Amino acid sequence: MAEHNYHHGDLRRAVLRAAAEVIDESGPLAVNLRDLARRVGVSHAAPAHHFGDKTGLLTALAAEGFELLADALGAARSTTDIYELGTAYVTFALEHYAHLDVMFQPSLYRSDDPALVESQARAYAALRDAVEELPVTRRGDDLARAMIGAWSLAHGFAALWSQQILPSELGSSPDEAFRAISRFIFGADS
Amino acid sequence: MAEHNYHHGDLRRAVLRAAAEVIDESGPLAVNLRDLARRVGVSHAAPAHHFGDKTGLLTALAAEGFELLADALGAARSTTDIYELGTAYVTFALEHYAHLDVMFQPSLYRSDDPALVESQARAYAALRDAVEELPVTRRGDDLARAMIGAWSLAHGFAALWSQQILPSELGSSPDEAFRAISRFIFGADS
DNA sequence: TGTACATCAGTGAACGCGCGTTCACTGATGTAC
DNA sequence: TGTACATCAGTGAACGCGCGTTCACTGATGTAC
Repeated sequence: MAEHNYHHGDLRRAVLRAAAEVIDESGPLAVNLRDLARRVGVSHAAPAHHFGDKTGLLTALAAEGFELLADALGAARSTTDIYELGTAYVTFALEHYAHLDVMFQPSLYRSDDPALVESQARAYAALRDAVEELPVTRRGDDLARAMIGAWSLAHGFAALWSQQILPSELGSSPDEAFRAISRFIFGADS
Repeated sequence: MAEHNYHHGDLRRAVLRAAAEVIDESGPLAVNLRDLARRVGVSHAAPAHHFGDKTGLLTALAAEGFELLADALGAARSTTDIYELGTAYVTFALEHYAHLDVMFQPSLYRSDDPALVESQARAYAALRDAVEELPVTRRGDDLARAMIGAWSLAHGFAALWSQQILPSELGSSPDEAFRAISRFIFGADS
């Protein structure tokens, strides 16, 4: 087991992971290239080799986030109701809160980056596909309201949960807690 | 009209307002004493005179936030249903998003500050009072679920709205848009 | 299988910058008599 | 109403620090023959 190679081997992924950790703790503005290099055990100038500059790093993180969201939505396809889609979103948001944080702040990254544009398109396509497979009864004007409601509920729940300000009686599984609340609120139609 | 007095007159409030503006745009970590002094038109060392240090400023902002929340909840008392309480929260969250942001990140301020502790207590008391005045039918186990659901919905809606990522068809009034969605989701029982 | 060389990944010193904080100061305001 | 003085609010120079970025470099890896 080679402890300290001159070449890290997978520095790009290691730096992205470290950045996500920092963002989980303190938000995107706390990200700092020298600190990331320190965490990964590499000289402070090494990350620049992979990302160019700080904005390049955040752009890569956002792109990765859209990929992950596309995957999560893809896996939730042909679900029977809209709040199952919400649950998938909560799962994604809690698992990749740092990515979501960056994705929602375009001022942090380069929105015209080719890789980013492509993964963004994948995520939107996945969302459209998932919505189109919802039961027909949910369509129409109400669909828009239900979508935004489900999104708000999921987004808010994920935010409150990840900030650990919800009562501890909810248990340790955010998915289950969210499903229960969501079922209760949307009415027991399944 | 005295343009540039040696004494600002209301520097404390002016700095707090400037800080809220910065947080609205870029979050609490973007707050920077020298920048605030510049925005307010005062020498860079002046704010320290009122807040001691940077943490002192954020502590003052959090305390102000809890005061504002207490007022908002107090005004929503004896409302007929739980989602009107949610609407009050959305209004508060959108009007004072910066305060809320800081309030939810205790690592940013001194949680044992006397003024902060007191305003926090006021806010909690106001919430308890408002909940106790809800119709009795809503009580019991369901109340907890409904509370967390309403809170999540309100919090998520405020977050998505303030980040301007909701479709523009919702109009320009967040309160009305939220009331419509909330009514739709919670069922038309009023 | 061995050798020469190009390419790639990471190093470490250096730079300029903006920040938070401190400190002796000075101008303005309030108060006692 | 005027004067002396204490107190308060804001100034500006100075400091040390950590940051992002650059750059010539060096060690490691891959490839052509």
